[in-house]
Amino acid sequence: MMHKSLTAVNDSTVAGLGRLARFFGFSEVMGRLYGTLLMSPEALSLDDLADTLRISKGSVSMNMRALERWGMANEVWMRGERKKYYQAESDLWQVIRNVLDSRERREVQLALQVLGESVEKLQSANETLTPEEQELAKYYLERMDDLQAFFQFAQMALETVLGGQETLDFDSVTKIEIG
Amino acid sequence: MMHKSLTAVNDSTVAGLGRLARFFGFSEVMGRLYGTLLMSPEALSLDDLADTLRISKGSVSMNMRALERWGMANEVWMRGERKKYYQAESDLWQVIRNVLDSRERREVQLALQVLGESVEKLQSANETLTPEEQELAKYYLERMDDLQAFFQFAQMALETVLGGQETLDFDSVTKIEIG
DNA sequence: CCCTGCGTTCAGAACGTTTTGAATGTACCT
DNA sequence: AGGTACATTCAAAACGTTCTGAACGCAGGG
Repeated sequence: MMHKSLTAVNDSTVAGLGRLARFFGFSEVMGRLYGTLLMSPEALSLDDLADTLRISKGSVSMNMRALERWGMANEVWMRGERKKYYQAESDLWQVIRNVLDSRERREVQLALQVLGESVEKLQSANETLTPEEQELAKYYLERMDDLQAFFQFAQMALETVLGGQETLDFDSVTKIEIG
Repeated sequence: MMHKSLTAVNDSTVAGLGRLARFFGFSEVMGRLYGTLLMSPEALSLDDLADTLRISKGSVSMNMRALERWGMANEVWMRGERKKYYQAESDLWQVIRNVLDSRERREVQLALQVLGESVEKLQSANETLTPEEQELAKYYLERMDDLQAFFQFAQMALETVLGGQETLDFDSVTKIEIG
């Protein structure tokens, strides 16, 4: 049995990462698995994880594969062992980059593409519209502009975070410049 | 009946905002209601919305109140009308600020608070721990540090966006400085 | 070549969320 | 005050998601 304070810290971290995972659109179990691995100095097997979190082996298997795909956990080969062992990717910066790169980036690019197509559609249809429809088209174009500005902002923020230094850590981001 | 291109642009925008809403952890219906309002030059009544999106009036009522609470839509009083009319908050910057301010900010502050408490717990318990437990406590403190750096980064980014100019629009954010 | 120990899969169960529509509440008009 | 036209609420249903556990697959050892 472990000291009470260690258990408490472990539990609240696991719970907090579960919460954070939901917040980011992942399943809570993924977050808790990640938290459990992060708080373990040694790599853990699927059975260890199922045991610790009291969830089925099947769920652990599926969720760990998802964590692996997201670059949040890595398999560790233990010589002379048949079990699979996992450890958390403990470089949080790397985790963020993985997620932003494979998920948010796509989302933003898709949005910008659709918006661009909409603008084109409106412009090329303009001559075939009644005066009343032209009014509405003009209004639509304003909305498209607003949305484009928003997504371009998002894109810029993403590229800044993703495109930059490999070695960047959170402490080195000092300022977001407005001008 | 409206011109085909206008309908197409309207539909894809509404669908896209529904998608975006899910992405941000809201319900899809909220996003589609917002989109419908955003693409309408005139304010719309609950019945208009229920009719357009083919969802029940009850759902429209509840979701519109949520949109109102999030500052994404405003009620509009039409003289001589008993119906409630809504219009979208079309300043997207304002929408973002509302959401970040009332949701993400809380989340980050809660996380930082819990992390701070964990660090304190570990430090004050240190003398009562066995050497082996002290090893683990040291490991835990490293993880807490990592997480604190991450949330402090998030906090800084939020404060930059929220704390700044009232008049800020997306185009004016030119650069995120790393150094 | 069969056992054993593990991981994976998936149909069904459990669970949570969202929607509906009928009942209810409310404000305005006459 | 009664009637009307709306909004709101909420219990039940529909729906989607996640979990479980038994069945299966697979590899290594004897």
